[in-house]
Order: sequence, then structure tokens, then C-alpha cells
Amino acid sequence: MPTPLPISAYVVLGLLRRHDGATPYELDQRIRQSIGYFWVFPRSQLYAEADRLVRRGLIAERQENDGRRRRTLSLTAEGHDELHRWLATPTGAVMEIHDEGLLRLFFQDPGDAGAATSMTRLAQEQIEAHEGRLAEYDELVASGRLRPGSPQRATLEVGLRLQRMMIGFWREVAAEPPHEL
Amino acid sequence: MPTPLPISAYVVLGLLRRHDGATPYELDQRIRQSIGYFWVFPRSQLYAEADRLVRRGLIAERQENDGRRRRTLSLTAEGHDELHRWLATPTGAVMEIHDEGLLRLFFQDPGDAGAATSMTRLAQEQIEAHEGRLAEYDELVASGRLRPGSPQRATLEVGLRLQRMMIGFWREVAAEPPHEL
DNA sequence: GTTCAGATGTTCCAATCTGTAATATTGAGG
DNA sequence: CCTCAATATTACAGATTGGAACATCTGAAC
Repeated sequence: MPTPLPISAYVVLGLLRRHDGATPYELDQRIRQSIGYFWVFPRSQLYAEADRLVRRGLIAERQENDGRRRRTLSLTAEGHDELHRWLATPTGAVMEIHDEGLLRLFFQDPGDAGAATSMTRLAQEQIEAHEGRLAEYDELVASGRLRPGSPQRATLEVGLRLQRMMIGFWREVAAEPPHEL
Repeated sequence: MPTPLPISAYVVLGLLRRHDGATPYELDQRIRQSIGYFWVFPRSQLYAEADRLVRRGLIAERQENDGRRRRTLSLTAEGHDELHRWLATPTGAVMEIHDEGLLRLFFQDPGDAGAATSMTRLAQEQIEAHEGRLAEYDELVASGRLRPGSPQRATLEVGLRLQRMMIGFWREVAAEPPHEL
């Protein structure tokens, strides 16, 4: 490989292994209800990523030349190999988080007028947001689409624990907002 | 405000409230051992963000015209107001996660030769990475720089719980790697 | 069978962001 | 005074972002 592929490339390769012949659009939908939970990824990026992978010969593309002009993608042998190589490669990468709610909490100054109110409201919003997420995950589990003991079920387990943890945290904040500077 | 400010703008404003007269470089250092844990933010972005905020009149800048040419930043009254407004504004934003380790786990196929080995190794790497993070956080707590009951201590608490949760998760994976498809 | 809303699907784009390298200064230690 | 590490800013090519624009298909209701 000349330059190493971005992670999003592996997301495409990984999904294609299971869903050969999918369109970028379809991949986007799958991402949004699985991987999207721990790897955000805007739709437009998928089309760009597909182009790049085609250029590198890791996937093959067939585009309808009328109608919806669907682009159906499939792994090449090289793509399959590259995916395997990646899956077997060590990574020192650490989880990265973006949480606007925590940021707002961080910057609160308990000395400000209304800070306690702001924090309580913030906590309530965040509880709702995380409960919403948790409900989605629970639904996914209940749907039975994930085999117990599968890697997909395992990653979802992280999602469940994470959401529960965050709900617990924000409940504590709501009950007793930070008061010290 | 014409267009809403990006979150990173509020990071700058929020830090400046506590550290008036800081340089972008100094802000970067502070970010890397506090907010950076839940809001990633490359250094170069800070300089660009400072420019933007100056243009909008939310911060004032004084640059030394010799030596290190330090740019010292401080909040204007408008900047202060904007920060306050933001802190008091509701947000529906949900936490976003980027975790390459989980991604690799997600894409494992227990049918592949060596999958169990890959997963065990992955789990071990991740345990180390998360333990490293946890150690940093513990150190921060031990340093006594964060008052108990402060918003900053509260957000760090999330970091602690998160890392412990992830360590627990990966230990389970190491002990019994997913085996089902 | 027509119509319409909503889902499917791709393309385009300006603005922004990213990572990294280049440049220069200062301070500490030998 | 020399050197190394830390401090500090600038520059910038390439990638990414989010959204809007565009077009097609499906199915339900009438």
C-alpha cells in the first residue's frame, strides 16, 4: 500500500464483505444503525471513499447507466486481503469522544447566576438523549438480529453499558449539580 | 450571530474565561490534559479559531512584534456574553465516539482462521491503552488540581468510569472472544 | 390510472478542518 | 557558548464536512 488507508476505507470493505453488491446509500443506512454508534461517518464520505477504493482496486463498481444510476459495489480479491490484513494488525489507537454536553458542563462556573439551573437542565436533556439511544440499542437486541456471542453483539454491549453509565452520571449531576469552582 | 459558532469556538471562549491572556499554544496544552479527553481538537485549529473570534469581536488579541511573537488572547464583553448564552442554551447533541478497536472487533468473522487470536490480541492492546488513560486520569485526580464537587472534577469522573467500563469489557472479550457469526 | 408523499440514490460544492512540516525563539544544563 | 528540548507561530496541500440540488422509484389513496 502506498499511503495507509483511512479507517473509513475499512468500514466500507468490512461492510461489503457481508453485503456484497450494496450501494453506497445502502451502506450508509447500515452504518447508521450499527457502526455509526462508535464510528461517525457522513454519507458524502462514502461516495468519495468508494471512488478511492475503486481507484486502488480494492473494490469493483458497476453503475446503472439509467434510472437511479445505482452504484453497486463488491470486494475484489485484493480488497478482501487488505481487510484481512487490517483485522490482524495491532492498533494502539485510543477511543475518541466528542460530547458537547460534557463540554458545557466543564465550562460551567458555579459562581454564575443560574449555573445550577443550567446544569440541571443540561443533565435532564442529556438523560433524555442517552435514554433515547439506549432504547434504540435495546430494540436492536430485542429484534434478535444479532446473535449472542457474535462480535456485533459484543460491540453493541459496549453501547448499552456506555449509555447506562452516562444516564447514571447525569442523574447524579441532576441530583447534585457541581457547586465548587 | 450570523452563523452559529462551531463548538471549538466555545472551547476557546470557555478556556479564556479562566485563563485570560493565554496564548493559543498554552490553550492547546490545557486542552490536551482536560477537555481533550472528550473533545478532540488539533493545535492548528486553535490559531484559526482565534482569528475567527477576533474577526467577530469575541476576543481581543495582542501580538508581540518581536521575539516569540506571542499572541495573547482575552475575552471581550461580547465574548463573555456569547459564552454565557451558549452555556444556558439547550442542546440535543448526543455523544459521538470514534473507536478503532471496537470497529475491528465489529468486523471480525469468527469463521476466519486466526480470528480468535486476533481478537484476543486486540483485547489486550485495548486493555493496555485504556489502562494508560485511566492512569493519566488517576494522576490528575491525585494531583489535587481539581476540586471535589467542581464541574471539571465531574467531567473527569465520566472519564474514569468510561475507562473502567472499557477495561472490563475488553477483559471479557479476552477471556471469551466472540465465536458466533 | 393518476397523483403525491416519502424513500431511494447520486452529485456537487464552498467552507472548513487536518496533520504535518517549516521556521524561529527561549531557557536550562553542561 | 553550545546544544537540546520546550515554546510558539505560520503555512498549506489535501481531505472532510454538511447540506442542497437533482432525479428516480414505490406504494397508497383516490
